[in-house]
Amino acid sequence: MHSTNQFCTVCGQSTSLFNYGAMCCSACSSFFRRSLSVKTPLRSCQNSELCFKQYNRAVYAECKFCRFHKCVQVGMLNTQKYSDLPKLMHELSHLDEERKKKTVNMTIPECFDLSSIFNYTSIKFAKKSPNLHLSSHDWGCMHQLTSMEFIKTFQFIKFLSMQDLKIFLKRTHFNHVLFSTAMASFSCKQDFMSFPDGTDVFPESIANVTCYNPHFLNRIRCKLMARMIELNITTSEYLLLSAIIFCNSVSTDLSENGRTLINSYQKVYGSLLFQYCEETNQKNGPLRFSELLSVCHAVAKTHEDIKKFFLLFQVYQPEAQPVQLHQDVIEYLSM
Amino acid sequence: MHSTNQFCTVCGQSTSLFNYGAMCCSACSSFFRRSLSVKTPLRSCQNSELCFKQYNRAVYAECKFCRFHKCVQVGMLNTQKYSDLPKLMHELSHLDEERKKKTVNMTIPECFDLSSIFNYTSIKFAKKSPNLHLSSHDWGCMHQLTSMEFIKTFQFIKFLSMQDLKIFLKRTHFNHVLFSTAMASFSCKQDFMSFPDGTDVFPESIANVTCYNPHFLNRIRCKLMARMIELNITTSEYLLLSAIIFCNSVSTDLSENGRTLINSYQKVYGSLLFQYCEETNQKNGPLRFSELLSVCHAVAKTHEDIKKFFLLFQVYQPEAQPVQLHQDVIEYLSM
DNA sequence: TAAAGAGGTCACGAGGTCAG
DNA sequence: CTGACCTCGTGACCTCTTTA
Ligand SMILES: [Zn+2]
Ligand SMILES: [Zn+2]
Ligand SMILES: [Zn+2]
Ligand SMILES: [Zn+2]
Repeated sequence: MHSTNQFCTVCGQSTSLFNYGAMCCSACSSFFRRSLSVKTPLRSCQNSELCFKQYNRAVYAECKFCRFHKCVQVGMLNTQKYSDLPKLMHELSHLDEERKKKTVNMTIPECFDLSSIFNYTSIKFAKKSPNLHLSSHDWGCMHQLTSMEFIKTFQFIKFLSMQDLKIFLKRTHFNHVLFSTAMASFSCKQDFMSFPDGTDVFPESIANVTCYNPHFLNRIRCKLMARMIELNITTSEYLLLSAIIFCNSVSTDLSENGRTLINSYQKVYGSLLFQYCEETNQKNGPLRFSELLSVCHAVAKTHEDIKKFFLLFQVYQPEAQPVQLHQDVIEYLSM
Repeated sequence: MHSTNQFCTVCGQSTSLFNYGAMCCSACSSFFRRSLSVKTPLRSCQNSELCFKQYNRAVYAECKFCRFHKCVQVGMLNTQKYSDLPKLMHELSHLDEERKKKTVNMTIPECFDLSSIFNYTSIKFAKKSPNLHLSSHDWGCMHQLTSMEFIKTFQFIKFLSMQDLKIFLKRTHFNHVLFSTAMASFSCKQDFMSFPDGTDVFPESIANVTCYNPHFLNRIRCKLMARMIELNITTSEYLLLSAIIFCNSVSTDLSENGRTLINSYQKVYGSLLFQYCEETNQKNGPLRFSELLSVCHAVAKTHEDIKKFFLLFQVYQPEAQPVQLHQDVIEYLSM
């Protein structure tokens, strides 16, 4: 018996095994494996997510939520899944295609369940009649919903608490809207952002007044695009960057467990992108990687600018606020 | 640390080892060894056989199919097996005896699983009643099946993808039928090809019409035979040539991996035959070797002629097409 | 007799199964 | 749902054979 004085980093049991990237006993390894494969979200903790803080190695079995997040905290990861880059790229690509299709072909149904937006469940859309013309507000609203739908298909979402999920989606989905809209425009060889049918990203009513600085508006339309054109970003890079971008908002509003979880996935997608850059660009891989990461900042900058614009829009044109079909959705999103 | 700046030609790991004919690390060497000994075919690639093309050094969980074919590509080979000529000749001889026995004593069973023909599994035959007389079509059909069965017993078959296996068998089996039929006739001291019981290789019905050029028919029956008689080919030479002949069809329909694999085995059997010729004929070895290789062309030429004959047969005698017991097999083979 | 290389051995980690 | 137990592919390490 050469019990190597090693202990499970999750429950403290004596063990010598290394599973899923951390020292852990076979029980915790099995638990982690099961948690990954289960489809339903984790039942939330009844003890303020403190089970492993208060009673470190004792009553772990009682709360799955805390046990799982302890696993994440000590570095456990679905190592197999995230080491098969080609398969992962294929999956990401499929998910993004679905998102694009929904954005273009679907619309918000008459009876829309607002609660499904920030819930674990998927958002139910309705088929759009092909001759329906969407306003800038309509497009924006659909983009927000399909981006959230996209984000919610990621595996780690089911491990966030209900509250964290809502905070996370609200904080991060608009960055994804911006980046995916920019990528769609980039694919159409445009040098300015627009919605898929060419509709401007700003409401038409801004033409009625002259108080917006045209440079400011064009900066929003073009700055992020210019960076993407400069880098000539590829679809694979875009897909991995998407994940990095929406995992980027480590808001302090999130619980510690939520932050740790999202951070760990940001790291995963970061190293996948790094790996991809190295394989694709050899020597110049690291340079390419850091250039691509700068796109995150460009996205964030444009997001700031858009926030400023909507502030001005409310001040200059309070009468032009969206009064159309889905005002309620917009209000719900800004709650 | 005398890390010799050398890298595994398969995975890129630093190594100084030379195994199975290539610079490769102990891991890849173990992998190759295991792959050779495993009985089941390789599970096919899920990434269009590009795992080692796109991401050369494969730091992620790579697929076994691509890893094995990368091994083949860099020149890895079961060197021990293919350096023991006497043992190899014994095995080849045994396999060919089995094939001959099946051709003479077996027949196609009532319930025949057509899908087994182009599959990795062996073809199930039924015992033939000794007084059953076979037509030329029946004999041809059995020869085709037993030749494919023979080809499928070779070790490298299990490394072909399902698709490549089918293409390979269809492209190459008829050359083996011709060569083995000719060899059987040669062993009976005939100077013309016939089936084992003396049945002519052409359907009896050709006697009903006079439109075939008798020189053309006799060229098919005798030309290849004449070359074999001239060279007085031995059984050992025949066995090695068989393998060279059926590895000779590097069809462009095959995947790159399939072509590389078959090419490498053709080279192996080629150098084995060369070695055999040198051992048996001393100084005249190289001459004998090139003479034997010319038989490949004679086989190919006769194959061309037979194709022409079947074209004529369909035109001249459409009513005499094989309507016997195993029409379905013939149709399946020509699909 | 020493180095190279073929092939055997085995602990490890991933993942599946099943009684409790 | 849990965790003990099982199977299987992996690769480090070892032993045996060959050869210069
Ligand atoms: Zn544990
Ligand atoms: Zn808890
Ligand atoms: Zn290697
Ligand atoms: Zn592959």
